[in-house]
Amino acid sequence: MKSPFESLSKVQIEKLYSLLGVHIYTFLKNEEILPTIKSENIFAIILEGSAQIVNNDYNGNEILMENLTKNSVFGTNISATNNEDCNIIAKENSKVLVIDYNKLMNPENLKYKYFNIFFSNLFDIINSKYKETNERVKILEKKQIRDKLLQYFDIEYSKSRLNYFYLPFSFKELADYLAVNRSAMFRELKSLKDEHFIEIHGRKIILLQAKSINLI
Amino acid sequence: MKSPFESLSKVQIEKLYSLLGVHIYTFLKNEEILPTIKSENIFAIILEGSAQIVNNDYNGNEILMENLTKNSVFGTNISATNNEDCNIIAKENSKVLVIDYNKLMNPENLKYKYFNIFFSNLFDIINSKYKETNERVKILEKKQIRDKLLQYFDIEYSKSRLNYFYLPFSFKELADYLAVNRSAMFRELKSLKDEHFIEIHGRKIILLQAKSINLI
DNA sequence: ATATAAAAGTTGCACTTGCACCTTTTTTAT
DNA sequence: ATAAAAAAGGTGCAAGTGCAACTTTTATAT
Repeated sequence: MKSPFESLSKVQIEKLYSLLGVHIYTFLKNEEILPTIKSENIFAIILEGSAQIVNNDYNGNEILMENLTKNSVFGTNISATNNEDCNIIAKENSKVLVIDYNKLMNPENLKYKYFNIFFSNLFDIINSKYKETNERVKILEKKQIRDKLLQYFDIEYSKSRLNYFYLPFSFKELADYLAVNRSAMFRELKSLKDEHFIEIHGRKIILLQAKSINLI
Repeated sequence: MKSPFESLSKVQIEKLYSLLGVHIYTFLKNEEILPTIKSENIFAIILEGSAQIVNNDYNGNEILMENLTKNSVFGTNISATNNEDCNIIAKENSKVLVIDYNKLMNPENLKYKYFNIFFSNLFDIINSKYKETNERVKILEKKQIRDKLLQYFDIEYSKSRLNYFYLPFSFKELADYLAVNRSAMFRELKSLKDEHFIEIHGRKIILLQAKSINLI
């Protein structure tokens, strides 16, 4: 993940902080972040540590929405933070920078070179987050688990053009990512194995028909 | 939809065009846009007219991914354009402005006030697109049609705080938006009506239990 | 080293949903 | 004004999926 402060000197970062009137909060592992920082319209950056955006289901299930690591950005407009039943939990001791969105969008800022550099970095970061979200939408739009899996494989394949890739998370989390039931997903993975579409070795997934998969 | 050229004079827009080396293409109604503009990494704006991003399913179904109207932005990173089987069709005679993404991100641009204004507008537009996409993800993550509908109603309710709203599209398109089968959706709408959760009068949907819906 | 918890993997069953195929109503075009 | 097309609305049925309830394997903690 690119840093929002790329190409900025320490001095420029200090100036930026004061221009935007930022607040920096620290959180202990497992502490809730939102109650402290929540206001009308905010934009935040994880300076140190990591956190997770989780959604509390009406069944009491906690659904992982997004993993936030160092330099991740989140906020009212971006990411899944805009809902009542969302929660953000620090996964380690963390430091979070919070900016008022209106201050971020103040046209006066554009006078300052350091702001424009920062803003350009944010643009790039949000664009790539948006791209990832659109990938996920393409998967979630598929009605059947098999099609979701194949769409996911297709996206991974198109990134590397290799006939294998490594899951960046557990199978349980893959099921959450695809928004399907875990055991139903395994059932489908099993038939894809049986039909020699894929091989699974731990988190390594080999696409045996890579070229034909992206017909789907 | 905010204009990407807000707060810019005609002269500034001209300067911007030449700084970014933009191309402007015109398309007739029902013409395909992508073949003309497609390159490694682009960023585009609908200057006049309107278009639709559609995805060609392996069954031959055309799935509407996104409606683009005047001032809409789309491109390789944003929106659903980054896939092979995507297509963009002009719905009227249209004019499209195309920028090379690398030129857009050239740090030299930050010297020019008019660029920074333009860039700030883009930031805001993309942020709100991203917000919309995240709303949709929240819906698509729900496993059951009923929960998708209730999540959708909840989002609409939280926007206006009124116990009614008007569908911005047809029921057929609502089914596509929720990524569910149209008749299965109707079946679920019917039981929501029977259980006095909602009333439907054309495109007006009345939420009879608005406060309790967002428990879901 | 052992206990504990989490993830991986599997299966039966009931419920949900997609799909195909209708009818009726509304919209659009000529 | 009329025809044609699209949208709204509905239903039976088969296939797919969520869910619960397991076992086995792997990871984590003490």
